[in-house]
Amino acid sequence: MQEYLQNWYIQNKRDLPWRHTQDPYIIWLSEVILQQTRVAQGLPYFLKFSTTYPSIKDLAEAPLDDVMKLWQGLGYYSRARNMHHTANLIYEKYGNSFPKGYEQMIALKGIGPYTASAVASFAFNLPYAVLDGNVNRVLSRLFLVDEPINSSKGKKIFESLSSEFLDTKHPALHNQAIMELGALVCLPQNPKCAECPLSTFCEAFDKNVASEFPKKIKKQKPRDRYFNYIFIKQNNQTYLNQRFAKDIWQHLFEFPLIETSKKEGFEEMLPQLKTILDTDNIKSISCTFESKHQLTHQTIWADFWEIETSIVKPQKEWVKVDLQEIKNYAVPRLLEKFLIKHNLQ
DNA sequence: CAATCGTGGCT
DNA sequence: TAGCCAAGATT
Repeated sequence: MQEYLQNWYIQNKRDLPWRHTQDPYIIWLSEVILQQTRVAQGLPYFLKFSTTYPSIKDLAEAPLDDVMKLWQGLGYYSRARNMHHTANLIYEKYGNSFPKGYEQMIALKGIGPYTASAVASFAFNLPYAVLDGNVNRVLSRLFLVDEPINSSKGKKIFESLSSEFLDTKHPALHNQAIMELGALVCLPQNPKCAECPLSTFCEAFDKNVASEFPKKIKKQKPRDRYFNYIFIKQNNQTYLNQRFAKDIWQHLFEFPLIETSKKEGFEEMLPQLKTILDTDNIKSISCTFESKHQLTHQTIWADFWEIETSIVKPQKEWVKVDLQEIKNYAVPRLLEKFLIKHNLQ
């Protein structure tokens, strides 16, 4: 069966830039960028990163804020922080040589079972089976697995299933092929079973239930949060604050923030704004932008309060920034959309 | 180990 | 439209 899969892959694979190299660093870079990310969204970031940081040394020596700025807009920002941290470790402690075994790789920050298997097989042709969303879907249909892919029991089942299914003689080819099949043919909705090289082996296709697989436990609804950003305009300058808390958008910048438990109006906000700015000298104040920002586990309801003032006693962690310089800081998409609307980007 | 970490495209 | 989901990892 694996031979049918591999022949299909050889004839139908997409021409993607990270498929032209055996350099484990470049493969690692592509895999981290593509975690939970579509190829179309990750591709421009891969091109930027592989050009700006063509070697581990280049990435390791770059300031983290530069790396975050280049990552801006891609989401799941811990990927960028972990990758930068691991690049430093490899460059300084491992003599700039990328680890060549699965166990050594998975010990590194940001490299989990999937990425370790992917780099081990693609770069070194080692016999480790990748298990991602594509592989889960293909296997659940092929073998009609009822157990949800995101249950503890299901994860173990699919782990062993993917290992058994691996063609240990051609690990790299096999892993690429099964993922590509999931991406191009064995689609989540409306799978193209007529084009599938494995349809004659597929139990779900045989029973005409492919679209009902994989089974999945439903997630709970996101919680609401209410962000009140303070856009301080003092001559041609404003203030930014970097997020360090164990929360969303770690290490990104934003305007000073007042988080409230519900949406607040002008009357409720004014005293809080005066307290935080430590001034009564406010020339003008208005809410100039409202935005709903949807994340996986949170719905952010954001209000931007634009304040003109001459006297501001900034909190010590705030950074004073020329309006024209804001664009040099890594910011969440929510803030980027505000900046675009106000011609500051 | 179940919850959490972004963003955008699709239906 | 609101939900699903995409080359997962961490805690």
